[in-house]
Amino acid sequence: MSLEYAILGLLDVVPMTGYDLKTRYFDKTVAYFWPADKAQIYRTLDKMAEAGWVAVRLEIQTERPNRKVYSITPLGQTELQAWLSAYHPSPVSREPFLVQLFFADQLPNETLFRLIETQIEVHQAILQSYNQIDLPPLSALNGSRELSLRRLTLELGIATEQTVLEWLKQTRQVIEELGALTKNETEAKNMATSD
Amino acid sequence: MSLEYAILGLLDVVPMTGYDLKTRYFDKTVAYFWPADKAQIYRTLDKMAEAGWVAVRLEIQTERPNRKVYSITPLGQTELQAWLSAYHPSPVSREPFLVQLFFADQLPNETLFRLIETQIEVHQAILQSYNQIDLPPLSALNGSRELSLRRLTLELGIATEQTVLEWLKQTRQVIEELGALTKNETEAKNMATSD
DNA sequence: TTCGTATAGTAGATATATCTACTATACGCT
DNA sequence: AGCGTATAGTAGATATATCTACTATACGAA
Repeated sequence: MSLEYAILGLLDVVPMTGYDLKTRYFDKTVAYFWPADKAQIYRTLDKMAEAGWVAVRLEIQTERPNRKVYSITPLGQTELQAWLSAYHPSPVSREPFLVQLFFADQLPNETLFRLIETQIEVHQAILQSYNQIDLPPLSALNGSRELSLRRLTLELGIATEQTVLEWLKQTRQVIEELGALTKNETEAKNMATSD
Repeated sequence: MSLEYAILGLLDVVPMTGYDLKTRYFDKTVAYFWPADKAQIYRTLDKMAEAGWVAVRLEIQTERPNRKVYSITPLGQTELQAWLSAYHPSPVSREPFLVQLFFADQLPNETLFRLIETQIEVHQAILQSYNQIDLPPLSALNGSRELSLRRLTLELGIATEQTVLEWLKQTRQVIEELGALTKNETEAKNMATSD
């Protein structure tokens, strides 16, 4: 599971609580490539503490609820280093919209266009949220290796969303052109082409 | 769950067994956008039969094991139609390689290049497998709406893989350029730029 | 004759992720 | 006085997917 290693990577910079991990990182900086549920983060921390990858220190607070501060151990650092250096296969990404499109022949063009428009809006919003993330473009990083690597991960998100948007527009146009012909006209056209 | 609707979409064309669904479809034609495990297909069929979306007919065979042929019911067709017409959010796709890259600053360039090369090889193989799928390009479909829609789903897969490959090559180059400077040289360069 | 493969389906365990709903405390607003 | 929000963590249920390992039968190749 990559979540463990994302947590280790974050704790390697600075020790913190499950709450910090969730609110400051998994909901903010790393959200665009690895969102994580609260319950899952806490349970993963428990598991990693048991395995000795992280150490826990209970901090008694009077003004606020007590907190458990987690820090990476030498063993955790070894594990992180090993994981970062190895190949890990990508899980297949399953896209419901592709299932819809694949079986969409029974849908009228009107419905199809509505679905495509919604997809375009959704992906435009995602792209916009990526562009609002506070990570300067590569040209403005003055060669910082750390920031450049982080920016590069964002670049893939941006490029992928742009590709999807272009494809959605192409898809809309292809369907429009298909729909411009009635079934008989299509047959007539096919007769003519096969000459 | 989209798997149910992918199965309904397939059974809507022709009734068949779980074995057929797995070997002829989920391992072949729809594999590139929705692979599915054997056990999951059979269990989903059970659930759908209970819900009345599909009907089962036991076929006694003498030369081979008996088979259960599933067909879509009117209720199943209604459900399929409704699902195809509605918006369904995409699940977030979590990419381990992005986690690696995000935390890769502690890795030497050598290791990073090895990881990138492996990614390039993997994605080139995926792209090649997409190009070998027997679905003619849009220009050769003579306006068949059904085949065009199927081809369009494949087009997204191809476009996405091409985008990833381009990004991987850009990433490699950016890291190369960063690595060409030692830490001191980078600092010197930054001094000069800030003039 | 045994081994691999194709056919056809079943069962149990585990991994990963999500959702809901709790327990607590403190602070500020209405 | 009550409500919303931030802080901090816990617990149970459910959804989705994957892996392994079975039961059976038949056919052909080594």
